[in-house]
Amino acid sequence: MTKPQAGKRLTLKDVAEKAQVSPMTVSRVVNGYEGVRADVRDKVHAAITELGYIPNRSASVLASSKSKLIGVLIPSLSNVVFNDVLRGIYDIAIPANYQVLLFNTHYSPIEEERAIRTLLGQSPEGLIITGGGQTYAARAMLEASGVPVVQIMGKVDDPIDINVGFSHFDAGAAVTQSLVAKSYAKIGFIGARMDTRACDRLAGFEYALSAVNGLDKKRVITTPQPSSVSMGASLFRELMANTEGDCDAVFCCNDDLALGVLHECKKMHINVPEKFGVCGFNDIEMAAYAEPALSSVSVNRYSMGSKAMNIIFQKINQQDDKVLALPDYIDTGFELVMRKSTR
Amino acid sequence: MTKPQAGKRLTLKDVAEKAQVSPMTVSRVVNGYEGVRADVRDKVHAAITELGYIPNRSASVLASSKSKLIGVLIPSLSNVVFNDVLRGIYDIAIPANYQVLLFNTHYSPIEEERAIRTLLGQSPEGLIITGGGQTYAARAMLEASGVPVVQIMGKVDDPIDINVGFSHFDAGAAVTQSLVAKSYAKIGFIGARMDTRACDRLAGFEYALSAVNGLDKKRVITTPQPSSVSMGASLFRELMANTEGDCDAVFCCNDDLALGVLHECKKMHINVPEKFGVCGFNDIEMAAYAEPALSSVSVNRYSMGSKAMNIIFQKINQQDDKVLALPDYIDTGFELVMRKSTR
DNA sequence: CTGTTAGCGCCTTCAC
DNA sequence: GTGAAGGCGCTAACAG
Repeated sequence: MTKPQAGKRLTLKDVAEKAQVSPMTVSRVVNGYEGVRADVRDKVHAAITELGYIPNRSASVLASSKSKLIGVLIPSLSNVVFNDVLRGIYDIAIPANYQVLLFNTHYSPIEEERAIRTLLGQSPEGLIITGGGQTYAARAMLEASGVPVVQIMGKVDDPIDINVGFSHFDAGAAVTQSLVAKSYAKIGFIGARMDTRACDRLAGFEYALSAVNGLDKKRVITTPQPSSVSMGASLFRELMANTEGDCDAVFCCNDDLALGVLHECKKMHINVPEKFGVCGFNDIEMAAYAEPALSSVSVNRYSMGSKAMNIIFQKINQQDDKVLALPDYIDTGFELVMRKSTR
Repeated sequence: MTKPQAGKRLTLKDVAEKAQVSPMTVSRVVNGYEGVRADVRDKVHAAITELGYIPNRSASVLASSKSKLIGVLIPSLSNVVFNDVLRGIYDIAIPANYQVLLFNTHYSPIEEERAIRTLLGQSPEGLIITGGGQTYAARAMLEASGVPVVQIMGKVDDPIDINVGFSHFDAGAAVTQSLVAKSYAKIGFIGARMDTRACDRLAGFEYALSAVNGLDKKRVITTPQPSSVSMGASLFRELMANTEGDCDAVFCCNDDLALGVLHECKKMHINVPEKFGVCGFNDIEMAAYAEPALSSVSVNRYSMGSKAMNIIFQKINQQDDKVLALPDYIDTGFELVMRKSTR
């Protein structure tokens, strides 16, 4: 094997010379076109491996305007929730020979807009973004680009293109109704990092409680700061202080917070679930292993990612003429998983 | 604002015509060159925003061979550990206007090799890969490419270029010695998804126990399957069955497993830490909130990512002539955090 | 400070 | 089934 030279990059032409064919033929082989005679193909392949040739994607994208690139925007990498979504995306994209360019928007529409701009500069064939609430400019760019866009995680009011997710409002309401049905009467809400989806959950909570005349704003404790187990503990202390202990259950915006609440209850010798009910959201693996096991809401994170990716592929591959109507909203649903932390 | 046409992409020339300057001038403005007269710059900027022009990166990369792209290869997205590392990487790369292309190798050197090949096709300016153990071909490509490569997570024997991480062997040995010092005498090991780093931890464990004549292979339980809380529980049952209960502590390869062990101990009414000591690895947030609080090993994940990224930048920016020696190994260290799950 | 020329490496198109 | 010409959109290098 000839040692490749660092610094001088090999091109189609180098391979072509080595294999005694034209660059065009090499290009065909590289891209797996059928119509190349077998012996020529083998000769080219041999040259490629011998030289260690790696095609230049920029040149290829520029010339063909096919990038095989999917852009993904998520608001946080540290949130476990997005990992599963990402796995769903990668598991579909990579085997299909697509690449994923991932941006973290840090829950900021401004950063999101910046990311969209850079992303669009790469001629992506599809974009997956989180929820609604994009800036006006971002939305305009997206619409002008003609690139398929999927908004994931939550149901959004006025989707840009396609929407895959579930109604956080409904989920919040369902949890609350279930708590009411278990005869908890003074239900609180704890939320951190209140993004639109968290707000929707809260709205569902308030809606459900209002319906039974059980809403007391003193029992709603939120913070814009990031979510964590320790934040859950401290918000719980705040809740108890605010209400002077007049509270018999809490719906936590996610499981980390709920785990913190559980821990704090133990420290304060509050009997869960008899005297106090706790319900989380997301149903992370730890929920089932908490003590007592945490009630939560299971959402199909992986499937949100994979379905988003799949519908993008459908849209990419559909012939422009036969516009068979693709759905513009896919509901991935949710499920209450009531365990030992609620009656 | 003129509505941009979907489908027909704007180019430098379009902007140039609109602004009545040459494409080159537009290029300079887009790239923020100083030497453009203020009024011209403003005129160009106006044209850019009015048209909604977004530069074509493929063309730019092709022409300039500067990609502002960093490739990152990690073995798993679902493992929390890599999230923190990724955050460290993104937090340095993005503000510096670099993009990150992320690949998941699924712990497979073959997938890793494939990813490296595609990555190298994008002319990345730096690569961050996980640990050692690359295929021969992968290593050859990497070396031939001349691109700065950082191997992160663990200390590797024969680094390709730069290595950022810590010695998992030393960490494993340290944990074990600490357990011995706390007079645990029959110490077991539980590990899932035994990658090279997990194996190094195990080797450290075996080394430390051999030194005090305490190693019994029956107490080493591992599986190639993925790690999880429930896997920890089931490996623990296996450990107890294998040794007929003749075991008084366990070093778990990570915290998820350890949490599963803790849960199982509670179910089996095994007194932790008196009768049985449990130590995890990684010190994830939940560790401190477990019951009893989990002893673990804290490693600087975020810092592994950020330091890897920083040293790549140093290498990119260093003048080729004054080759001020950059370190080829950066030790990010580790720290035992002994809590209530060990005596 | 601004414009011109040439070409990055590949693919589309059209010959043969 | 294979090759030749031309251009994708941008920027390096030079000219003015």
